[in-house]
Amino acid sequence: MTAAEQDRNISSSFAKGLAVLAVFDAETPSMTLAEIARRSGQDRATARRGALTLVQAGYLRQDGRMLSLTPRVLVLAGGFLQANQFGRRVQPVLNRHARQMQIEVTLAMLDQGRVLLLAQSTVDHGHITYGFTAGSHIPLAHTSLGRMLLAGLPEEEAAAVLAEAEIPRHTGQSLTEPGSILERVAQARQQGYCLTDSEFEAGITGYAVPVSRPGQTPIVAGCSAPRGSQPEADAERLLRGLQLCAAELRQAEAVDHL
Amino acid sequence: MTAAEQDRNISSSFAKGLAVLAVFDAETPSMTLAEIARRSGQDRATARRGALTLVQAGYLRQDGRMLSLTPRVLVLAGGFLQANQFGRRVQPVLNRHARQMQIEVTLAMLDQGRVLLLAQSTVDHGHITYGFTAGSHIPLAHTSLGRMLLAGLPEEEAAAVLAEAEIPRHTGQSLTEPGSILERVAQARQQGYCLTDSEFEAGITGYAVPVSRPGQTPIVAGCSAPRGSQPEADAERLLRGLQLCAAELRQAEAVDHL
DNA sequence: TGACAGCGTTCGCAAAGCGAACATTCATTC
DNA sequence: GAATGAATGTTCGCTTTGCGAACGCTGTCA
Repeated sequence: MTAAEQDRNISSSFAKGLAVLAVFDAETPSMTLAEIARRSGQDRATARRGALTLVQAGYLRQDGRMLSLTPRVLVLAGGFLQANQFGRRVQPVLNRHARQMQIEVTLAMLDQGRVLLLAQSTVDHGHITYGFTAGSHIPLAHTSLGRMLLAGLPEEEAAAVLAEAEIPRHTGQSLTEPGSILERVAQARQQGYCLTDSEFEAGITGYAVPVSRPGQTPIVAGCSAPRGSQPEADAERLLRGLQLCAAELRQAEAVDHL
Repeated sequence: MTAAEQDRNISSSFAKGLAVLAVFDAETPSMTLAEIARRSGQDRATARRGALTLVQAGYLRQDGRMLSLTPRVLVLAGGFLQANQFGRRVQPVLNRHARQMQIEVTLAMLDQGRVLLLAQSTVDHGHITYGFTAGSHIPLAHTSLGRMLLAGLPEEEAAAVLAEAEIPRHTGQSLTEPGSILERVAQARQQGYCLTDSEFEAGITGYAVPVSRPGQTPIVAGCSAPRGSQPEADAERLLRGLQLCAAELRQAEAVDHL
């Protein structure tokens, strides 16, 4: 028996297996057993059992020594999306406002020190998309979505989350001091919206507004676009559009139980 | 030791835990422990360990005695979607064609005797949507998507899959005999598209065409609309649109590795 | 060709988790 | 509101599972 007492209510094998499933992300679409083991911080044999179990359950596919996710993982997300009526209550609202604003609109929340994209509108002839989808993670510190989410937390909590998060430098204009980032967060909290310029991708401005009500788990909506010739007019138009979208989502109680 | 030899490479605890995660679907957004146990066919104590582990890992939330999925499950799907570049290579194509056709377009594949929706275009002023999303399951036997998917399999295999699947009667016009359904499947295989009328929902016609190449795992694209005044003209227009969409997806090799 | 490094796989033993049995809560009936 | 019963949540001793050191295999460099 080790000093760290193990909770008898928790299945450690299951937790380790879940960790295997979670190591597959955008950067590493397929991996060897050894790589999975390294990424998940587990023994190779342990990772192997987890992976083989996932293969048997149909969530992983094995091509030679490479393992990759199968479409069946979508079923897990599908349960959540259907339970919360995303198809009916969230997606149509995002799409309609995106159409009116002629820009892609994203709904997001916090997850493990990063921004988790919950849903994304689609617009057919908009500017280039990043290729992010629901379930994608984006950085917290240098995006308008991330800062607006932090603004939805009490100040100390926001500072704590930011302290845990990575703050890589994406562009020359990325703020790197937690202090100055928190200033911007405070500003966003006060004015009820957040703007960022060129901190994640050069020349791109990000816009975000809160969707959740004060005190709830923060949820935000946002969009991003290349800086145009009339930044102030663009900002006013887009923020107004986002506010309308957020208000409608609130009224539909579309995101109250997240 | 029981007669049934257990594979030492498979972690049964992990498999059981996964089963717990998978019981959450559209019909039952939140459940008690006992209900989870019943649904997953496990002992209550076993289901409890699985559920508590999922709570600790952040995939389930516990409100009193009710358990429900958290948005974090989206991360699992996000790994798959990003790995396969859905945001870049699939979704834009679907959206563009949906816009041109003025109708919602869906991409689907087979999963466990049902149709698994992989992606769905969005159209802002279309007719009422069912509220299905990526990760949703729809019936196999009475949808054009399902029949076109069966048509992508060798005949005996299609018959085997259909034999395992449930064939509930959705409308008065639902075919109930596996034999007559397989006839329609054969027809779809021959003509390269599938039409269904009022078998899933009264008054609604479904359209589907194959996307995958022969021999690959079947993938199909489809759409559905209320029957209009000129069914033949509608069918021609929509099938042509779907064919174009499918051709473009094939050319982009967007779905070759599923 | 030998040495090495990285990978997948095996097997004895410790510990993890199964489930019968025990609490506890909730719903009904008198 | 006490008594009954059913359904749910939790504990703990016994067995089984799965941990990881050790092994063998495969490709790579000198």
